[in-house]
Amino acid sequence: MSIADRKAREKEALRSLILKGAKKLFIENGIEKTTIRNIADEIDYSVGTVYVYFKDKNAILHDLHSIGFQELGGYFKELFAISDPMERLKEMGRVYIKFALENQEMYDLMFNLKAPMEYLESTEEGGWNEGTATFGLVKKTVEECINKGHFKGHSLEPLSFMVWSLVHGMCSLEIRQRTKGVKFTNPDTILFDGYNEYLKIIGKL
Amino acid sequence: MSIADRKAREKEALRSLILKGAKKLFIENGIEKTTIRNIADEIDYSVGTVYVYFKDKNAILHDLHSIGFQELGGYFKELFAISDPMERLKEMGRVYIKFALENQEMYDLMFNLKAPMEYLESTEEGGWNEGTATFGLVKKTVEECINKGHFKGHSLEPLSFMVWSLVHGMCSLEIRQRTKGVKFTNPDTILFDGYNEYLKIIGKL
DNA sequence: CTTAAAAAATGAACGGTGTTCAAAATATTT
DNA sequence: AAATATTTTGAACACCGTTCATTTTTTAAG
Repeated sequence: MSIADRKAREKEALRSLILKGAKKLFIENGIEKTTIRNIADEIDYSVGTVYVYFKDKNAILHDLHSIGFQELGGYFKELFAISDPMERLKEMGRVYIKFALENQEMYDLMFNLKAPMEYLESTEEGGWNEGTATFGLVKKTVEECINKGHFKGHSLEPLSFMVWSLVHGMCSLEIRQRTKGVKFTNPDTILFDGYNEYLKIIGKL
Repeated sequence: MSIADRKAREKEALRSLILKGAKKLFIENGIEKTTIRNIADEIDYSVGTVYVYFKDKNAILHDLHSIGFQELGGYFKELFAISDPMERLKEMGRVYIKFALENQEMYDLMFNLKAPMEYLESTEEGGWNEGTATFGLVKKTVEECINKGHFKGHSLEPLSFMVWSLVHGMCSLEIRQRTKGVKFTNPDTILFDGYNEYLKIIGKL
């Protein structure tokens, strides 16, 4: 099956090429300003070819969103080298914010754009596996904190959701230009200043 | 100047009619799926007329975003009937979440969409007055809390930003379908469950 | 009233978008 | 070398935001 194998490999290679080209343009020019024609041009293929490998634009956006989660998930898994769950939770938030700020278009795609979720609805897969898995790592860490005696009187899932919302909210307001609008005294550090307030609070719980 | 006055009033009336039609369609069909042609059809005018009263689509979105802030600001100002600042702060979050859930498209426009911010950049106004004023009400309340001896060791602006981010994050994840993806034990109440975890925490500070 | 000037409303046309699909080009098999 | 299967193509479609010469309506002047 050598030829069939090679064909399969070539097919996969072109799929990756399209995703790579799309990611490059997304980062360079923003997702909104990137068109299928741009992507086709970037990799020297025709528009039609893109549609052979992807059902529609949402499919490209979804696959790229998954790639983003692979990356963020990788960083999160490294954090499990930190054995103290409270320390790990604190660092997790920092890593999350850093990732969001350094990969704004990808973050937007992962947590804000409707496209990846619309894609999920159009297929009959389970749910949002990427989000569920990554949120699972937060929950797991919070659970360990609780088991160590922290967060007395709190429930695991709502508390984890609150933590996620807190960091997501900060990143989202920043990326969607709402922090730039409200003129903070220290606009450049407001994200980490805000996060430090949160750290002070949970440090006592 | 009776005629000139009437003309001015008619002009303003048509402006409002366009905004009203746009808002209706946004709520009915979503902002993304609403076109200028839809809006023109809705109010029985031609596309061209819409462009006589608004520079472009961003201008419509910006004006509607301002209307949203007027509404939310109204609710916030009512809250100042509550004299205890900590109670007011807690209630403010609840009102914020309630507003977001009941006016999802408007909330998205106010805090997520790039259009209103792009409009601000295209004009030479000061900044994001709507956001600044509304965030000011949060800051003012947090300040009163601090003056009453709460939030020892915390800084006003970063702490206020943290509070805003927390509620915004929850609303944003919900509206952008990220809570639906991650299957919570109680998906219908996760927003208020998460908010209650936050209330438990600040209740002690 | 009639007519000239001003103001308001129009919608065809332009360049762009995502998407489709018959045709062409290329690769494989016979 | 011919027949078949696969891959690639790009013109064409319906729709988008936007423009602007033209038409319609309103106001002012004779």
